[in-house]
Amino acid sequence: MAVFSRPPTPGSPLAQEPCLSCGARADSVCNAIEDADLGRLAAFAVVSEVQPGQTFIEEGDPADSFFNLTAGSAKLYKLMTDGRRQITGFVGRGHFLGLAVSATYAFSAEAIEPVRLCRFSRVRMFRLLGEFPALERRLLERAATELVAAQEQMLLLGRKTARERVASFLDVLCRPGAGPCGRAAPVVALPMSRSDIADYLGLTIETVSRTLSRLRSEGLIEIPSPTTIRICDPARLAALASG
Amino acid sequence: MAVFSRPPTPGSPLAQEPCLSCGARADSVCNAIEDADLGRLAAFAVVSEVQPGQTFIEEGDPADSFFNLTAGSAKLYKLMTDGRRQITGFVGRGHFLGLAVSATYAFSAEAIEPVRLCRFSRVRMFRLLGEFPALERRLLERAATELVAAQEQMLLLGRKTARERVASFLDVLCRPGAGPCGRAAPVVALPMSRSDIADYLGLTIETVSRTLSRLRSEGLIEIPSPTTIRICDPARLAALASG
DNA sequence: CGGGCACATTGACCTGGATCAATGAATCCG
DNA sequence: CGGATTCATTGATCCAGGTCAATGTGCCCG
Repeated sequence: MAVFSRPPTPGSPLAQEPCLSCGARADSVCNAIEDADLGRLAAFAVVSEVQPGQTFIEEGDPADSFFNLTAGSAKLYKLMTDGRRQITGFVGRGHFLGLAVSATYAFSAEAIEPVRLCRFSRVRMFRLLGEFPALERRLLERAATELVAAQEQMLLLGRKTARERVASFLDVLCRPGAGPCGRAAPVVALPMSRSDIADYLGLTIETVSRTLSRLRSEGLIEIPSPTTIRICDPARLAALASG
Repeated sequence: MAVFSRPPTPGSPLAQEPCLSCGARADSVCNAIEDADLGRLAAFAVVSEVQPGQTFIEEGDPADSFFNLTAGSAKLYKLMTDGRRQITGFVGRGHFLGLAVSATYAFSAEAIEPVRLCRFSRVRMFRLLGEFPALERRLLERAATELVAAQEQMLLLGRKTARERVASFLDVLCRPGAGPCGRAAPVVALPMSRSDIADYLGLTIETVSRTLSRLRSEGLIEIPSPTTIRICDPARLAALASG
């Protein structure tokens, strides 16, 4: 799995360098830690890369690592024995993963785009949390934010129509500063397949495809390529998303 | 809303008493705090009671309080403008509520059974978290546990059949030590209405009722009263729940 | 450059659960 | 104690989205 990995070098004067220059720092819980203390963080992290399609967390495996995604994107999912799958979220740069209380992971994680991640062992992670209260506070904030998102997703899965689900999905994707959203018709990249979208929205591939086609025929969106969608009418899409 | 409330009395020698003798303490994050420090906690808490049917958190309202449920049970839910409702969880004694990062609550909460709760203002809660790292750790654990439950619920809502959803619901209810589960056929109390169950499982009242009737006709459960269900065959129910 | 392969789209039909509509069954009062 | 009200159950019908099947549409590699 680990294509590239760097053993900790605690004594080095440049020990904090990898974290200091990390492009994901601003998006990550790591920014709770002062520059001067970054060496401590860097000493505990093991960096690795994961290629698309590769699984780096397996549901049911011993949960002995925490991960911080520093590049790329991944999907989190749960499987039923007969193969039914629910994708519980897509995660990108800066996302923290694996905060399990139980002894095993409750979900699997698979790279969609080439992923780079920092891995921390369970014990080291807890040691860091003890040392840096600000880090723990940041994690708590993240967890709370994710809970809110999870509740929103439950509403979507339990009560929204296919049309509303797809609209909600696109609405969320084009909302945060994710991409050049500068008041022109926002274009969203879809790194995931139709199958992933379907398993995220609790639908089938066919329904996702049909619904997107219909939204296009109504002039709400354009689909230059299967992995790119231009939102022509964000306001109407948002209205659709909420019923 | 607050039928009964007690102003803080920091100086009193008995200041920690209400927390010390609190029946919910063992089930709550409060047990992260030493007996000697309970006065601090008690000084910040405002106790209140809420009757069934009363809402004590309103989605969209300013999120300026945190709550700790010390008795009774409540439902958490999100509403759509046209009245569609998704219940995101049922909570009982010891449950912590209102950990919002955003300025407003992301869900509403309504009592099912008479509820007693401790309310902490936002600023006081954060002050407590700063004073008692163990409390913050406990909250983080709780949040992680809830995230795992939320993911499980997403699987249920996105991919399970009505039969599997109802079976899962009963399975979870009879699993934890909630009630005299002593190896005899466990009996679960359902304080919530069929309508609540339906909105929790992403189904209609009718489907819930029909599914329960079918499970009964198959000898898996008995329904002595609408609010009581006896699980005759927990193993088969669990198998059903997971597909 | 063309055959093969994986993914996406589109169409035709079917079904699980929703909707609509009575009919119990329990609780509350007057 | 009886009418009203609310909640749960059961039945009849309908339809959104699933299933099955065929047809694009790239893209990779020989």
